This record gives sequence, C-alpha cells and structure tokens, in this order.
Amino acid sequence: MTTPESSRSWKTVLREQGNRLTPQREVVLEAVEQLQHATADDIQRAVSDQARTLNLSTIYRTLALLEDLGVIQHVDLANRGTVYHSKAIPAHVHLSCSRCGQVTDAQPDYFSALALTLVRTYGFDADLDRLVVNGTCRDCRRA
Amino acid sequence: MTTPESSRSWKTVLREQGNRLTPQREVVLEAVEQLQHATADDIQRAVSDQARTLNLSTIYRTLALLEDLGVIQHVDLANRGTVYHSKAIPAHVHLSCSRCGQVTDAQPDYFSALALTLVRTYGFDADLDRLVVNGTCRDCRRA
DNA sequence: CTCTGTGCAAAGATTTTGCACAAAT
DNA sequence: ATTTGTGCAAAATCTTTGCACAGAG
Repeated sequence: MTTPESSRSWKTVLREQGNRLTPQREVVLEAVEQLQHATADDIQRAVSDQARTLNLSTIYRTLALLEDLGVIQHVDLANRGTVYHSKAIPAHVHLSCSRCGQVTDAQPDYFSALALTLVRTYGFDADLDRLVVNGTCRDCRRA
Repeated sequence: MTTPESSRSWKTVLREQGNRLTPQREVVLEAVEQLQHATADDIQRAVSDQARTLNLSTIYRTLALLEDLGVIQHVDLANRGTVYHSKAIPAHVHLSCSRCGQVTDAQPDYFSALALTLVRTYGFDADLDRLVVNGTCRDCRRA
C-alpha cells in the first residue's frame, strides 16, 4: 500500500462524520505533523509556497475540526499562544522555556505519581497531555 | 500603627522606584488581594462602585507595575486568560478545571520531587509558582 | 446537482499605545 | 513647578463569523 496507516485512518474518520476531504485539510495536517507545536500563523507561513492563498480562517477551522476528530491536540503556551501537535506522537508533557520559548517534550511517566497525589488530595483529575510547565531550559540556565 | 505591614511595604517599594501613589493603584491592589485569580476585567467590574471611571488601560498598566514590584503575580489560565493574585498569599500551584473554570490552589510541596526530576533529566528549572494544571475538579468528576 | 468548505472582509475579544490633561510630589 | 499617571480613543493581536462563490461527493 502506498498510503500510510495513520493517513488512511484520519481520512476515513473524517468522512465517517460527513466531512469532505479537501487539499487544504491535507496540507494543514501535514504542516502540523511536520512542525510540531505550531501556531495557526506558523502553519500559514510554512505552507505559503504549496498553498499560497490558504486562508487563516480556514486554518483555524481546520485545526478545530482535526482536534474534534482526535487527530491533533492543542496546548496553550504562555509565550507563543495556542500551538498544535499531532496525536501520532506519544503523549508528552511540555516544558516551555520562558526565556527562549523553546519547548521540550517530557515523558508523562515522571508526572504520574504527582497526578495520583492530586486525585487523592484534591479529587482533581489532571490532564497531563495538556500540561505545560514553564521555567528555564538547560541552555538558558547556562547563560 | 494603623497601616498593616504588607501595605506599608509595597507603598515604600513603589516610591523607592520613583513611582507615585495614586488612588487607582491602591484600589487595583485591594481588588487583586480580595478577588484572587482575577482578570483585568474582573477587577474593573469589582471596583466599578468605588471608582466608576477607572479605565481598563490604567488597570493593565497598574497590574504590570505591581508585578514588576513583586507585589502580585500573574498566571495564564487556558479558560479565563491572564489572572492575577497577591504574592502575600503563600506560593501555590493552580489546579484549573476545564469544565467549570474553578481554580483550586495546591501546595507546591507535592511538586518538588517532580521539579527535581525535571532538573536532573532535562536540565529544566521549573517555575512552580506559575504552574497551571488543567483537569477536572472533584465536583465536576461527580457529574 | 447538492451541500459542505473556502476565501474574504468584517466583527469580537483582549491588550497595548499615543497624546493631552490631571494630579502627585 | 515638574514630572508621572490617567482617561480616552485608536491601534495591534489573535480568533471567530457571515456570506457568496468554489468545489467535493
């Protein structure tokens, strides 16, 4: 088969809901998967050569749709606003550097003990997929 | 003395930097301390009786100044935007419910082991004061 | 052919800024 | 009297929405 598994799957899910497969939607998803942690604006800039007139509002609508379908996910960064990443990537916690803006992905395992404590102590069920820890990254701490 | 310690202290710090003490600044700080986790808009609504014409831009400028002085601190909530709280309150981590928007304060102690792990594993120095954990609160989990 | 998706422009929401006047020191 | 702070209006961001046309099924 020429089409990768994950690709067929999202197209199928898309159609099952009565949505149509458009070049814009393909281009946006490709960009999200390639860029990782991209804003709507990042995506527009990234695809400006392939799809010169891809409108920002279309990007916003597409991102919302893809997130509804469970194909991508968004995270809110204090610095850079709302960014999206593919759900094909294993779940991870985001370490966001307040100095340089770099985002490092951390294993969620490190957080599971904490999550348990929060449930027991506060009855709070933490959503680790969406967790952003602000701080200072290794490189910036050296400087 | 009629003026509480903390109150005298911020006024002193304010003046040391060459800033002036205005009724607007007093009113905004009072509101932040009283409301806890308030947006600029929350503050304007809260003070609308005492200071009917207190301008939003003045509130934004005052919040920035007070944060510079170290009197208050802001946190970015995915739901409600940027909220401010007094630094007189002990440092805490914010548990923000994605369903109802309620913010619960959690002891930072629970997070210190994790912070240590992040430094050792990723060289990342986490800023726990500004940490927001999204998830579902006790009440919303019951429903 | 039908109905959903897109582009465009306008509208919202939130925060910032320039400027003249007000007010603190 | 000086210089900073405030109110107002306009601008800058970022995101959403209404509508007519384009295009997928």
